Amino acid sequence: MKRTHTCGELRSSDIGKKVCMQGWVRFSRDHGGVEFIDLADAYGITQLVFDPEDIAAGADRKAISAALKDFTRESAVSVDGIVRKRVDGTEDPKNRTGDVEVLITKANVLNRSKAPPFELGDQKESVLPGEETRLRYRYLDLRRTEMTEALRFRHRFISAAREFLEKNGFIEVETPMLTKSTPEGARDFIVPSRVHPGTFYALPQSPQLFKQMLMVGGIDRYYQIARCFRDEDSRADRQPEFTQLDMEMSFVEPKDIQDTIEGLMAHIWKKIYSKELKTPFRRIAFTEAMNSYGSDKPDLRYGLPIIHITDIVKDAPYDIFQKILSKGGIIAGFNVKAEIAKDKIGRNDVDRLIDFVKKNGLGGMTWMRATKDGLDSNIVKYFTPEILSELRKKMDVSEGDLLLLLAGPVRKVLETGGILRRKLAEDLDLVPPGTFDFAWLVDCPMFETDPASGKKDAFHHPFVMPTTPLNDENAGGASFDLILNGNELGSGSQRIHDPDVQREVFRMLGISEEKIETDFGFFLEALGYGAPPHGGIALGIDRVISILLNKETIRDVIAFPKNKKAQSLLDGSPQKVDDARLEELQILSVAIDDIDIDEIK
RNA sequence: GCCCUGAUAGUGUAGCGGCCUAUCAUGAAGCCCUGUCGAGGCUUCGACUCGGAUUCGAAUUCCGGUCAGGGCGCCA
Repeated sequence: MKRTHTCGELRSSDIGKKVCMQGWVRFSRDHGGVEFIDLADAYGITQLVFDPEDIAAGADRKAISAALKDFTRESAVSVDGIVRKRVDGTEDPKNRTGDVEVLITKANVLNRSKAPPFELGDQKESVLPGEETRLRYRYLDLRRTEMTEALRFRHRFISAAREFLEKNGFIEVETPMLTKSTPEGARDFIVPSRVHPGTFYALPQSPQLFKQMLMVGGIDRYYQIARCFRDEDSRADRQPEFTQLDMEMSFVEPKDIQDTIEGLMAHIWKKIYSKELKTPFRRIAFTEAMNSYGSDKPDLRYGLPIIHITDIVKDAPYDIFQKILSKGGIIAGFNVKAEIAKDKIGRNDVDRLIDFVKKNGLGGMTWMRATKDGLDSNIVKYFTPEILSELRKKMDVSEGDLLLLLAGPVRKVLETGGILRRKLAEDLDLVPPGTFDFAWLVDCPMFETDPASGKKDAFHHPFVMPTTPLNDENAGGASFDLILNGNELGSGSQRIHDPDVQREVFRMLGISEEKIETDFGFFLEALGYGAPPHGGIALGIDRVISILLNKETIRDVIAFPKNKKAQSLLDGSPQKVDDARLEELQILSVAIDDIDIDEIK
């Protein structure tokens, strides 16, 4: 018989029906006579009953009994039976199907399971096996409700996104996976060509150039659920392959792209949470984000801004401050208000915070406590009453507050401040659970300069339309990041559509004329055929989903992720390939430690 | 490349240099049990990541490796 119902389906209204149920044996309880089996599938759990003294007409007691012997945990089984009401008082209110049970009339094992390496079901956090085991047996891990639900949620998110985009005239176009390697940016995964030995494709880091050329091609509005590849080290929120919701639009300006994303998110919100999402999202300028929160992706769910006090204390004869100020440094800090600090920061905790700050690269941290007599600290003696009074005003000090002051080079103070802010928020439980705070990071610079080498790099990427003359010291770029709860979900921008401007940006990045030609010549040529003003954005799907589901890592929302070392514990990749295959590709694999490269050359 | 944390039965864990023939739970195997619901009871099975060092004695301390995770660098 074919499956008639899933394991999440049966209700009281089905009582009396003859059904066929198929699924996995999750738990079974044999009472020495009557036996209960929790049959599980992606949709829920239904209780099956075998009662040797209550056999339905036409059922073969011995045959059922024999079949149940092979109903080992996680075996795939098929059962015919009759839906009936549970004995009064034995209903299971925790289960949607808990009012009914299925009396078995016929049972057979579809595929017997070996003893699973770990317990499935809705286990508490404490009995979850280590991730290594979960990844090794991912197919079993996926049977867990938590994983099943994560993947279903992910699907609903993407499905709602598609619905919105299609309604708004976007069409999905697939861009190639075998593309050209570009020297800029992340390391590429490279793929050898058999037909052209010695040459290589690269897997795309993003469909950037192709989607822009789609705009030149008149596609007007494109989207793609695009797999992207970057051969860089993993993090909790970074995998070597990941998925982006990639979009591009023609004849638009930045506001149009942002409006579209806000509409998209609002639509998804309505679909999956049945809630209105507040739009437009707030805008925060890059410099404001850095100055006030020490981050280009500030978590705005709580306050605790960095307060700048350089101007107030600049004349205080405190050696350390003076030394730092003379080198162009700044002084800034936090007021940890008594209300939020409660009693959680004692003297020892302050010392720990100082160590924390030192470990993050600043010389130290000064602190003051506000008492009813004023500010108490070993450095107040350097400050005049006027300075202290201004300080109290600027930092909004009231009794019991704790002031933490950082001094050092601008960039370092802001960065460390941002890190310290996050730590304080965590330590003091400032992050409200279950809130989602979107924001746009806007007014970004066009370039950033590596302080070590002095080399100019694209802040976002080299295809961003400049908003000021390029030779401007602080040239701006029309790029914007979507931020959610302190995470960057994606970056978008107005693109350069003028090949001359594009060429100039490449030059500013120090790419030689020759390189520009070989790496981007085809693209510049494309822009030269009436490329429309266009722009777009790409959202990291894995990241959004993991944030919405409150997961620690994006691995928990990816069906088959790689581990930290970019290996798949499930299939054992990456692996060596046969010499014959390499020979065909004219590739020779040698351990670099064993040879003298120069000698070979 | 660097820093930090960890590694004990299939799984999750406890473990003060000698009370370790290593705890508990779960699991597996067997037995008992007719209304349970990660059922219960009894019995059995099953482990100190590897190599060195210190020590009379190391799961425990130290050094090194391996593996796993978090982070820095990297990720235009």
